[in-house]
Amino acid sequence: MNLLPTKSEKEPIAEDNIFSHSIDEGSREKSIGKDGQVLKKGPWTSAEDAILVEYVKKHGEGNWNAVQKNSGLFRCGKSCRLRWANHLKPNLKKGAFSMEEEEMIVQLHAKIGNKWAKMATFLPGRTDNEIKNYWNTRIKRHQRAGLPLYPNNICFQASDENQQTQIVSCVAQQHSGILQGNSFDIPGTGFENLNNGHADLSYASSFPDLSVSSMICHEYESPDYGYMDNVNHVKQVDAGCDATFYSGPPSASQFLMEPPGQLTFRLHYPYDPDPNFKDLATFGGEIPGRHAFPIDKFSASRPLSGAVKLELPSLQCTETDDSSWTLCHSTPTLDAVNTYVESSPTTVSLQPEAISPRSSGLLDALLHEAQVLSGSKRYSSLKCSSSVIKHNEMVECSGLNISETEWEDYNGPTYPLGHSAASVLKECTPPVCGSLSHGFPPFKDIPGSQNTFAVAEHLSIPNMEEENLSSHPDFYRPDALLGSDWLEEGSQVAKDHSVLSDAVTTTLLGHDFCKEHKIVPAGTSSDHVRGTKLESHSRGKIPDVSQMPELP
DNA sequence: AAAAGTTACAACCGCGACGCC
DNA sequence: CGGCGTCGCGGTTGTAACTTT
Repeated sequence: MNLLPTKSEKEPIAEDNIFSHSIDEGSREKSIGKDGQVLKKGPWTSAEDAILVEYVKKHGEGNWNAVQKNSGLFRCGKSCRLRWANHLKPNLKKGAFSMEEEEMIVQLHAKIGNKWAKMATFLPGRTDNEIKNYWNTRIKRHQRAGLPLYPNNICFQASDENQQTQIVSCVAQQHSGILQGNSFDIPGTGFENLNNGHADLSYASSFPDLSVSSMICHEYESPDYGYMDNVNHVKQVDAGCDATFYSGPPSASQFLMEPPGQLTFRLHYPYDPDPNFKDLATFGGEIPGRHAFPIDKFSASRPLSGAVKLELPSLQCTETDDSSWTLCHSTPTLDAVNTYVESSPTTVSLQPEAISPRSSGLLDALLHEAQVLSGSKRYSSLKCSSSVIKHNEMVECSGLNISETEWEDYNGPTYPLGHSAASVLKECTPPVCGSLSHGFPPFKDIPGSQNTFAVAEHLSIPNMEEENLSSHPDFYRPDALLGSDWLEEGSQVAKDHSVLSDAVTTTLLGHDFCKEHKIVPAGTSSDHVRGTKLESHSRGKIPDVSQMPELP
């Protein structure tokens, strides 16, 4: 990432000056060790690096506190370890992140939140610190630009390790993956559509085409529905999915973490010569209407003109604030959407502690975006609610104000709860979960929902706390409510049948899930679209996830 | 050209997990 | 079982480099 020489590299000092150098520096540059030694702090010099490298060569990694004793370095063990891990370790990549790496980071962060070390395992040669810095920079950049933290079609799931909170978001372009033996062949999806007419989203084109959904789809072997994912408090519905969910998902513990060596999955991209790729078509990994939203039209997160200094959106839980729903009744809320996706209203099963992201960075970013959006006049009139689920309580939270006028901006047929709302809510941190019944029309009544959208029932997945990757509830993008047909009418992107496969999710979930659950043949879905969607992607150089380190 | 502001990154700090005694 | 040491992770800070005014 950093091609520039380090400070120490730029000003190397003689080895014999190493120690005196530290003493003369400011207070931050030194500390007192346990034995009273003055330990140097601050930037490492090349001489210190050399000493550390030499030491590690001789003694190997570990026992870092011994480094200071045995090597003469006046650095604490912690500092030595950090220096080694982040800069001196062999095979570390330096320089800017590649597009593929950036995509992977986004996907990973969407899935696991601020688990930098875990993310680093997916990015060989990259350190957690590098990734963390990249992400923090990204957050700032996007906040300033008013851009969504995640691409609108990204599936993300962040989990709270303590509260098993999860963030799951489904991308509009969810698709089913292909199950092949014990490995997942995950078609890649492109975010190219995000760039359509939206130069602002410079990042969009670089997102990995990974879809969390693939895993779910695999599991249930129903290619055409959206899948669920835990999104940061927001349930989202996959657009135009023929969704058929089956009850009885295994506990997350069964599939979240495969032992190293057991889990394999691969990414397949349209250009992928892998003969297995044909299976994508076979299983119909695509869903009509996906990628149906040109971001410039549907993204509530799109940059808002003018400076936006706004109050935070009302994120407080308003458990009894039914009024917040009032306006939403005319336009389905995410919660309402959730109702249909997640389960029947009476069978809503949400895990306690389901939501509460701990990723501060994500939280902040999301709040920021929500702030921006809520402050915009465009989003001022319609107050949508989100709900929080905590300890089996359904607590509604007023989330964001989404202006109905937003929908009016869309050229094509629009559905009240379009992408804007989805984006806003998706990225709004406030816990959102399903409150599930507020006059939201049945799917069949939703324009463009003629595709069978079987409601998932009992999708709650127990024991999801393991690895903090729980995936309870399944949040669906409201986009899903947008029927594919009408979307196609108004959106060129709708024809961009991007496939989003989530290698990360697949990785996390592992194949046991598949093995342990009856696969339901895909039957109903939109075969007519499957092939074409896949062909529309031309992403390249996406890393083969199977080659990546598995989650520890 | 200088000041002010911004960005990017290295490094530090605090805390928790884990293992050993 | 508790104390201690080590290690690793995630958050934060400091600052050089860069950009803008």
